[in-house]
Amino acid sequence: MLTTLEYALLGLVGTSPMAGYDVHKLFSSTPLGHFSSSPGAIYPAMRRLERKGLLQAALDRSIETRPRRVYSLTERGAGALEAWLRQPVTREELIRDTGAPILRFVLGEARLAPAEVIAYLEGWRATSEAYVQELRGHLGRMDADRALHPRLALERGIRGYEGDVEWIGEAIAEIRSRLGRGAEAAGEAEHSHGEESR
Amino acid sequence: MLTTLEYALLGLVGTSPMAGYDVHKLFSSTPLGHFSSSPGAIYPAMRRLERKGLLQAALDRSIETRPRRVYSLTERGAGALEAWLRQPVTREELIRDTGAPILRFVLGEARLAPAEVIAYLEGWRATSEAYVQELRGHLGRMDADRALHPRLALERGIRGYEGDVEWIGEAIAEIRSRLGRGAEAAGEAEHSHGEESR
DNA sequence: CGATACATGTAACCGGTTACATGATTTT
DNA sequence: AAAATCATGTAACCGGTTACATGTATCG
Repeated sequence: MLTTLEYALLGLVGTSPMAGYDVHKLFSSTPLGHFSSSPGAIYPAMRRLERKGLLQAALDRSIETRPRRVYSLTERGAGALEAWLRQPVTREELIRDTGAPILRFVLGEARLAPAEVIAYLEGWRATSEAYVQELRGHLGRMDADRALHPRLALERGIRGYEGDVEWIGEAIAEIRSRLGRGAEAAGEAEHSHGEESR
Repeated sequence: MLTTLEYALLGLVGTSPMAGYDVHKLFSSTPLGHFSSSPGAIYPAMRRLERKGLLQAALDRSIETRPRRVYSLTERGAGALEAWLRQPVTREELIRDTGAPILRFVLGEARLAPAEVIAYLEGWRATSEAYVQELRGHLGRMDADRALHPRLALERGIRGYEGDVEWIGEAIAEIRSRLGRGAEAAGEAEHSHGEESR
C-alpha cells in the first residue's frame, strides 16, 4: 500500500504527465485534497514511485538550461492506481483518512466507468450511514445533562456524515443525468456501449 | 507547540487525572477526536509531556502487583493547555488539522468561561465563512462543463464548512440558553457572578 | 535591478504506525 | 483452562515538516 499522497501523485500524473513542480503548483493553487505543496514531500515521493516502477521520468530539455523531470504512469502504476480507486470506502477511512474517499472519487473520473463510480459512491454512502448509526448510538448512551460540549461535538460529527450521504445522492443523480446526455451524444458514433463494462 | 494528540492528553488528564490505559480506553471506546488508541502513540506522548514538566506522574499501588502511572496536570501544563484553548481557529487548521478546532471546543468546556467559548466559536465561524468564500471563488473559476468530479468534490467541501457555520450558530444558542438557566439556578447561592469572568 | 516565478533537490528532526514483549487479573 | 482485559512499555520503520541550498528566467 502507498500513502494517500502517493496515490494522489499517481492520479495526477495519470491524467497528464507532469513534473514535480506542476504538482506543487496544483497543490498550492487549488484545494485539491489539501496536500502539502512542500518540495520535501513531493519530490521524494515521486522518486519513491519511480523506484517502485509505478512512475517513469523523462528529462524535458526544451528549455536547455533548466531540465524538468516529467513523470508519466507506467503500466504497473496504472494498475496500482486503478486497484486503489476500486477500493470501497471503509469505516477507518471515514475516521482517520478522510481525504482518501474524496480523492478516489475525483481521480476515478478519468479511470473508472460511470457505473463503477456510482457503485463506489453507493458503497461510501452505505459506510457513512452505518457510521452515523454508530455515532447515534454513542449519542444515546451519553448522560443527558452533563457534558454539553461532547454532545454538541458528536452532533456536529453526525451532521457531517449525514451531509455526505445527501451529497452522494445528488452526485449520483448528476452523474446519471450526464450518462443519459452522454449516451445520446455518443450514441451514433459509439452505438451506446463501451462505457458500461470496463 | 505540541501535537494535537499531546493537547488532547493534557485536556483529558486536566479534567481528571488518569493513566495511559484510561486514555487508551477512552480513545478506543468513544469517538473522541478519533485519535489512535495504540500504546505506541499514547505512552511515549505522556512521557514527553512529563519530561517537559506539563504532566506529573504518581504511582498508584492500590493494586499491589500492577502499578499504574496516574498523570495529573502541572501548573505549567494547565497554562499550556489554556493558552492553546484560547487560540482562534485558523484557516490552516480548517484544512490540515481539522480535528483541532473541535477538540479545543470540547476541552474548553472545563477550562474556559462561557463568554470565551462563545468568542471562540464566533472566530471559528468567521474563519469558516471566509474559507467558504475562498472555495466559492475556486468554484466560479472552474470551467463549467469539463471536470465534473472536481466540481462535485468542491461543492462537498463547501457544504461541509457551511454545515459547520450552521452548527456553530446553534451551539452558541444552546450555550447561551444554558447560561441563562445556569444563572437562574445559581443566582441565590452565587449572586449570579463568578461565571462571567473566567 | 530586485522580486517573483521556475525547478529540483537534500538533510535533520520528529512523531505516529506497527509489531513485539511481558505479565497480572478477571471472566467464561 | 483459555480468553479477554488490565497495564505498560520498547524498537524499527517510515514519511511528512521545516529549513536550507542552488541556480535560471521572467517581469516590473
